[in-house]
Amino acid sequence: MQEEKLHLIRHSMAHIMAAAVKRLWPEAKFGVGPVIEDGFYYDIDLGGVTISEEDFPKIEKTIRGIIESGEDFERIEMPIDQAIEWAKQNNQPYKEELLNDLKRSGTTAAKEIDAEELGVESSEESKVKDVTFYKNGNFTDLCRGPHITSTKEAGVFKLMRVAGAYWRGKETNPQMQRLYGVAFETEKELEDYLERLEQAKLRDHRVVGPQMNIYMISDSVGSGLPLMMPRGETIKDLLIRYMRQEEEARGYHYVETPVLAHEDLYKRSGHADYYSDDMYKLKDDEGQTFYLKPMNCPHHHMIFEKLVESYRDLPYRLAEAGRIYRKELSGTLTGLIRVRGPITQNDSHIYVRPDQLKDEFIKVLELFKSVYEVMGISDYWYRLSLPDFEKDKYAGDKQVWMEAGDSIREAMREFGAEFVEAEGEAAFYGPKIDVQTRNVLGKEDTIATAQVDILVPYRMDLNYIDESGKKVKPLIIHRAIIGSYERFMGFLIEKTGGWFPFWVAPEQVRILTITNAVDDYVAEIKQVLDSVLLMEPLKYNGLRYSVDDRNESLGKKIREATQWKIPVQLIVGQKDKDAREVSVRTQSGEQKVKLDELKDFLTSL
RNA sequence: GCCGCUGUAGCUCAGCUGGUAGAGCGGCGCUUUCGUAAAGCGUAGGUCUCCGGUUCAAAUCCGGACAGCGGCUCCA
Repeated sequence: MQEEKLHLIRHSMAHIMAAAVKRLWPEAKFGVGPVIEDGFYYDIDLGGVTISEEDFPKIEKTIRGIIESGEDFERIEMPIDQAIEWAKQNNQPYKEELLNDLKRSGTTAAKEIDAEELGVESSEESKVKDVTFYKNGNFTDLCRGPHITSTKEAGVFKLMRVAGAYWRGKETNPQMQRLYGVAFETEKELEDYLERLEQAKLRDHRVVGPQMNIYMISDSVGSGLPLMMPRGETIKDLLIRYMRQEEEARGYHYVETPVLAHEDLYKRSGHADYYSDDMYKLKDDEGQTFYLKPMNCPHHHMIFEKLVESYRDLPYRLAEAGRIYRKELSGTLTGLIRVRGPITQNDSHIYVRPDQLKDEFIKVLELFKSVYEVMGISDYWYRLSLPDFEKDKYAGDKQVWMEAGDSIREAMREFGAEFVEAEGEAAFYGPKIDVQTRNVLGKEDTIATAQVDILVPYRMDLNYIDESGKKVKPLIIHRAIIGSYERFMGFLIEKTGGWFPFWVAPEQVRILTITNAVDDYVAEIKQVLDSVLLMEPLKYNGLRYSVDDRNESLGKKIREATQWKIPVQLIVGQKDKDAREVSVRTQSGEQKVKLDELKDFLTSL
């Protein structure tokens, strides 16, 4: 109930904002103005005039005026042809286009329009005859509604930003200005929201990462090409080793494939045709063309082809911390989350017989679960993406698709995974599941994916010999548990605010001395630290520590160690030396630990 | 890539309507050997992102390049 009201407020706010813009710039042409998470936006074309944030106070003032004057929202129904006439007369070409879409296909959703353009038939009965308009004051807008009854009820709002957005998301369409706002029922909710934004900013991996010397971006190297600094490389290496340990224990075979491959490979896999815009192309002096690999799949398939012959060899699991490069648009690059490379994937391809799919999929889910437990990720769920055979075209045999989808669904049920099904979201080569979580801002994010590839064995002619001596095609499970290591590090930074779990902290322990009269005692402590061998979760792992024996105050040493987010600080002064103990400082508090017990204490962390 | 905004010392930022730069923190040096988030004093750092233009004069105005940030179908 609560939420519905908020939805009405936000939707109405979009109209009120549009009305304000229309008042200030009467020539404004409007696109769409939907409700989004936390607020609303409206796409506006001012024909060359640009709105900037400097205009916000003016617009906000006008909006407040409209809210205070309490205009009623009036619902108007009219036949669609009359509506189209209205759009023409009022010089609203975008609305006219939307209305024409409605008339033709019963929807304005671009995705479905595209489907229609691809030749998929829309059902007759969904076409629209009458449409509704909503009018407040002298502003009238095409709208499904419903709305609040009066602009007076429109809560509190704030304009957030203005950005460029292509009409209906297509690069070939004119670019409009998208005005974003947030709206809430109460002042307090708005303040809380803005406070959350501030908090998220403090955890932003693009700020925290470079600050903690985890990674850096250098203009000379290029954007989207992060450099892992020693601390970052430590983390990444630990994550890679941990994943390898877990995977090898489950029968995965690790391989390494080159970052460069001859174009023939991608011609065979089909990437050269469908993916060439996203690949870096290189020509050598002998006239050969190579690509930087944008994915490890075809490379692994080559190894499969060489090593696997019989059904007895299946399932066969290949894994690699494979480094890939992708030609991302410059405007989309962000920190470690979206890069051109290296993207080090926790990548694996599992070749199975159809009858093994379900069991193998359960094993994948078990691995997901155990890894996320260790990583401290508990708030996640699965999304199962299946094809919608009515609407879209899918490659290959429909029967195989159905069976693969059923196997996955059964695996999910048997495993007891919480999941939602999304029809029509499947990749063109097979059904998939995504692991979803929420980021700092509460927005949904995909952290991992497991896909079944039905198509590639056909395209690349990958086979095995079955019981009856026949050549048949395997199914391939393609899964990446923590996406890319870089991306996952960005995620981990934002989730923990830089306070990594003990085992991945680049510097786990720092000894802080109070006076240099304890130097000999520090040497003893170091011996203890050197003898510590951690077994969980990564086995046979030594302790990473340093000593701060600079001539500085204890307060300053603590402050710095805390800013570096070092989980365990060992404070050593004359008193500790005399008592043969150390003062341990962690995020949870302080305690004294005897030197004799220090090893056990650290091992248990 | 496209649209908008931003670009001043290692970092965070100040510098009004043009008169060739400033603070705090950090760094370095000296003094201080100290008990749980910043000891004291001193000192060095900047072709104001880059290239071009306007002007007697540009960090400031104009154009371009580069980089960063916010976006670019949550959909009447």
